[in-house]
Amino acid sequence: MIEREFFLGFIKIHILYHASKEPIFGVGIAKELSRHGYYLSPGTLYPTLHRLVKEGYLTQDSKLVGGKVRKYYTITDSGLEVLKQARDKIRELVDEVLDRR
Amino acid sequence: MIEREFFLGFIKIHILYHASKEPIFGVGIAKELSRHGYYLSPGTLYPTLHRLVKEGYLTQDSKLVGGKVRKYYTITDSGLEVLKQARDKIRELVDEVLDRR
DNA sequence: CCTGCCGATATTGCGATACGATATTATATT
DNA sequence: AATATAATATCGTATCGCAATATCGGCAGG
Repeated sequence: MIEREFFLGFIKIHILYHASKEPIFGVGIAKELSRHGYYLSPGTLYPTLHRLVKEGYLTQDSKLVGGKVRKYYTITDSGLEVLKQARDKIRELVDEVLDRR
Repeated sequence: MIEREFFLGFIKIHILYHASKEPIFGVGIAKELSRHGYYLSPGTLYPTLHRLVKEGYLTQDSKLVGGKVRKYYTITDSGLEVLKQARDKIRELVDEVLDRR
């Protein structure tokens, strides 16, 4: 896919956004993203989630669902802060790129 | 800087957008981007421009300006196509992340 | 003129990232 | 017990990001 270089940040913002609405988990968010036409292979998805945890934007906690461990991710204050910044940048991008000025 | 991971794609879209309005060159686009609070060091800017050329989104041609060679970049049809896709994705991002539904 | 500065582009080197492929773990189905 | 399915994890390689550094040609000021 050609798009990746331009839209990978979009995907990460989506992840933060969904995590701000409710706890998310790997496969769940992958399906959610695919509804928007974004596809992340496990080799990208999991390292990304882990990095977002390491950087303090998400927290992780394990839950047993149907006998299987599932890792849920929830947004942190720091993550909400980045999401707020993202909203501002998106508005700016809209004003600029969509010619609304 | 935290933002980079999320917003680098934004920067590239800005570059394509400006290149669609008029030919751009390295230092010029760097200044333009800084008006939006985006800063690209030469080590990022030039490889990025070259890659966009290699991938067929921009074309490069040299011009003499004040006795010095300056490399101007112009958008290609393929670049315009990505820009169109970007507009759609941005609208989608706005609808989703800015809670306008 | 020459020395240093400025505008502009290029390159190097290393650490971080992206991602397909593969593995792992556990339950459910046949 | 074999197969499928759900979910997460990891490995290896290629690519990217970026600060630092280099280059190159004008243009002062002295």
